Amino acid sequence: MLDITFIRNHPNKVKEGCRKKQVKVDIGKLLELDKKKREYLNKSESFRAEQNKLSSQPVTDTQKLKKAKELKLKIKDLEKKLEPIEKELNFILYQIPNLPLDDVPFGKDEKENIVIREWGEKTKFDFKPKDYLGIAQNLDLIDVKRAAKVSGTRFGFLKREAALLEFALINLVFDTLIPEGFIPVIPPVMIKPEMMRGMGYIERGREEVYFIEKDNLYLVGTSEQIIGPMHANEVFEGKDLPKRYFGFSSCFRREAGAYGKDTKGIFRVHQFDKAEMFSFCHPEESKKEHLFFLEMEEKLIQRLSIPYRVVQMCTGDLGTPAAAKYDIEAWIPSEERFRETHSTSNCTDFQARRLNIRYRDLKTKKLEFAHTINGTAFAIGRILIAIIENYQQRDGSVKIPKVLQRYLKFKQIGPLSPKKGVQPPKKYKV
RNA sequence: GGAGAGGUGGCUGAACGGAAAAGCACAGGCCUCGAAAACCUGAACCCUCUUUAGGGUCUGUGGGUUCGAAUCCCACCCUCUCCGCCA
Repeated sequence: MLDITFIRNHPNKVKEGCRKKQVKVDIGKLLELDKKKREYLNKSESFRAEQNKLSSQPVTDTQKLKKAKELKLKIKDLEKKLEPIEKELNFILYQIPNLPLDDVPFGKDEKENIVIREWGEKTKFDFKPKDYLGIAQNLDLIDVKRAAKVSGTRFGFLKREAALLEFALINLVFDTLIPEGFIPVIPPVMIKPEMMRGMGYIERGREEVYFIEKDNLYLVGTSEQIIGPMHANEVFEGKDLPKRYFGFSSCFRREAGAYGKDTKGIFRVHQFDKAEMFSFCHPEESKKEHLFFLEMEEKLIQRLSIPYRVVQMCTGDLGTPAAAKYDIEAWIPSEERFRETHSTSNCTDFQARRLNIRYRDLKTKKLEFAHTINGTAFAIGRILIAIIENYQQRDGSVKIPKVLQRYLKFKQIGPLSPKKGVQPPKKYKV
C-alpha cells in the first residue's frame, strides 16, 4: 500500500509508476474520494468535538440533552455517508501496486527485461544432451505419471536420490546462510486472508492461490508470504535490523494463467518445496540488502557450478509488491536457453505498511515502516532440473555437484549400462 | 469438539458507565565544567495546505445500547489453562 499523503502530494509520480507497471488505477477518482472523505470527516469531527464538550459532564438539563441527542444523530448520519466513500477509497488504494524504483528500466513485459551479466561457461557435452525428464525417469527420480494418477497434472513424485538431493540442497542453504545471520524457519503453510492480503498477493493474484474455504485459510505460494506477516503489528528496535530469515516450506500455486505453458515435467507444478530468504531492513539499507540477496543467490548457484545469467526485471514485469526485482536464470542445455530458478525483490515499505511492521529509528527515535526484501535460496524442483541437465553424463547417469557430495553417500546417480538398459540405483530402493 | 480465563501504548500494567492511571525503556528541556540523580515536557494514528495552535481517533475486530463505552449487550478473531480426540 502507498501512503495516501504521498499520493496526495505526488499524484503524477503515482500515475507514472502505475503506467510503468502496466496497471490501470483511477488516481483521479482516488483523490476525489480522498477530498470528499476529508470534507465529511471535518464536519463530523467538529460535531464530535461539540458532543465531547457537552458530554464531558453528566447531562441532566433537558435542553442540553435534546441538543446532545441531535448531535448524535448528525454524527451518525455523516458516518453513514462516509462509509461507502472510505470503502471505495480503500478499495482503490489497495489496487495500487508498489511503485518501481527510479533506476528500474522501463519496459512493457518480460521481453524487455535486461540481462545484466552472465556467469560461467555454458556446459559443454561431447554428446547431445538429453532433457532432464527423460534422464530422471530413466533413473526413477521423478514420477509424473503416478502423480497425475493420484493428484492430477502439474504434480510430481521426487524419488530416491532426487529426494535425498532435496535435503542435501537444504543443507547447503543452511551452511551458506546461517553464517550470514539468517535465522532458519519452518513456517506454517496456511495463512489468514488478511495476512495474505497484506503481502500484496490477493488484489492481482487471487486466481493464483489456493483457498481452503471451510477454514478461511490460504495456502502459501512461497514462505515469503508467511514470514512477512510473522512480524505484523510489531516494532523492531533499530539495532535489530536487518532481521534476516530463511524459510523452508512447501509452496502451492494454482498456475491458473499458465495453461499450456511448461506442461511437461516438474518445471511448473502446483506444489514444490523452496528455501526462501526474507529480510526486514532499514529503508536506507534496502537497496543494499537487495543486492546482498542477489549476491547470496549467486553464491548458492555458483557453489553448484551451474552457469547462469542475472536478469533485471523491467517495470512491467515486477509484480504488485515489488519496487525492483532480479531473476537468476540457470542454463538448461537441452533447451539451449536460460530458465528462471531464483528471484529476489525489494518490496520497500509496501508490505510493511499494509501489515504495520515498523522499527524505531536509531537516530530520530521515531517509528517508521520497515522495508522488506525476499529472495529464493533454492526452489527444489527447478534447481534439480538444472543439476540433472548440467551434470548429465553420456551413459545417462548424473554426477553430483561436488559441494553436495559431503551431504550424500554417493557422487553419481546411475551409472547405466548401455547394453542392459536402465539400471535404477539399488542402494535406496524401497 | 467441550469448559474456564484473558486480549489496554515500545514493554509491564491499573481503571470495569463520566477526561486511558502508574512504572520501565526512550527523546527534549532544566541542572552541570561535563555527567548522573531529581524535576518538567513529550511520546501511536488522522484532519485543519505548512508552522503556531486546535480538534478528532486509538483499550483484539465489527455492530448495538447511552448525552457519554476500555467498562454494558451481540457476533466474530486470537491467546492461555483444563478435558476429549490425535501424528
